[in-house]
Amino acid sequence: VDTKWLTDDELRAWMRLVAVVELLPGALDAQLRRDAELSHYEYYVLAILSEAPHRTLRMTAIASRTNATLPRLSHVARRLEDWTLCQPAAPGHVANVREHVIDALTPEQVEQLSAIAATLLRRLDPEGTFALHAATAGQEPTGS
Amino acid sequence: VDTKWLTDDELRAWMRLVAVVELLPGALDAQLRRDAELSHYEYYVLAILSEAPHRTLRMTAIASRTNATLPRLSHVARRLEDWTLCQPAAPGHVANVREHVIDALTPEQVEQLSAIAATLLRRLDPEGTFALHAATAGQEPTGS
DNA sequence: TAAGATTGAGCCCTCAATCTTT
DNA sequence: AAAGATTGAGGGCTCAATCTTA
Repeated sequence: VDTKWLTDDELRAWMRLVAVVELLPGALDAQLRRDAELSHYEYYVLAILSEAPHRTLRMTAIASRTNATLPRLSHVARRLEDWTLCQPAAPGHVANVREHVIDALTPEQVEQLSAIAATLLRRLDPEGTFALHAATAGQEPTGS
Repeated sequence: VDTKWLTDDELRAWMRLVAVVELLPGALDAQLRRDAELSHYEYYVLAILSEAPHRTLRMTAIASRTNATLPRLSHVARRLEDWTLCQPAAPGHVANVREHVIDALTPEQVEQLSAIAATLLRRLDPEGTFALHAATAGQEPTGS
């Protein structure tokens, strides 16, 4: 219906991206839910926490780094109660990431994907609040 | 926490992809919600319907093409009640897609993205139920 | 009776209002 | 009082059970 304004190639690329964006979260959630009773978001929160200086971070900081609202994070915190976990879930999660993404692509494609995603992030998240902490779009050697 | 099993380059690519997957749906929803009071999923359903022979499709067919469960689609259908719409929302939506994705990339990157996404979809959706209808991952000239 | 479709309970997220702390 | 954080109502999605139709 809206195909008139994109070329065939552009439309195909777009629809495939939409499909990936729809399906990937489910694939991540399914594995973690099955093996660790964690949603991908919960896992991500724990992973970020585990990298923090004293396993401690302001709710505000976690929220922005994970692109979540404060209430969402607060609810998640209440449900999890005891944080800990996460570490044992890592190997399975990484294997899943390998299987669905990294190992499916050639090394060149991984680099291409990295560059493409970095470009998109500059528009989706100009402030860089979400992604910048984990993977800077530029190349400065952050001191932390 | 799980960085030991991915190279730095792979990890960076992965984290950027995760960020895109987290942020893109919100960007699509925000524009459509604002300009057409439609979620991206609802828009997508209407777009698929509008391309169908007689504006008609089995719920089962729509559900699989949109990667939704039948109950989800059923609930959406109840809320929308009168289908129609969608056509007027298309230009704004396409402009948004251009701004956030297509125009941000070089033509080469659009092709790379297309190939990468096609590869990922073979693992995320082996049956091709979701994406195959809209954009075949391979290159066979499907008869339909 | 098997495929197609809807319903309702439960869970999670969003938004606005409300504490709480510095 | 302003920043940090929690709470509760409302709405969408999932899952299982149910209804409907060929």
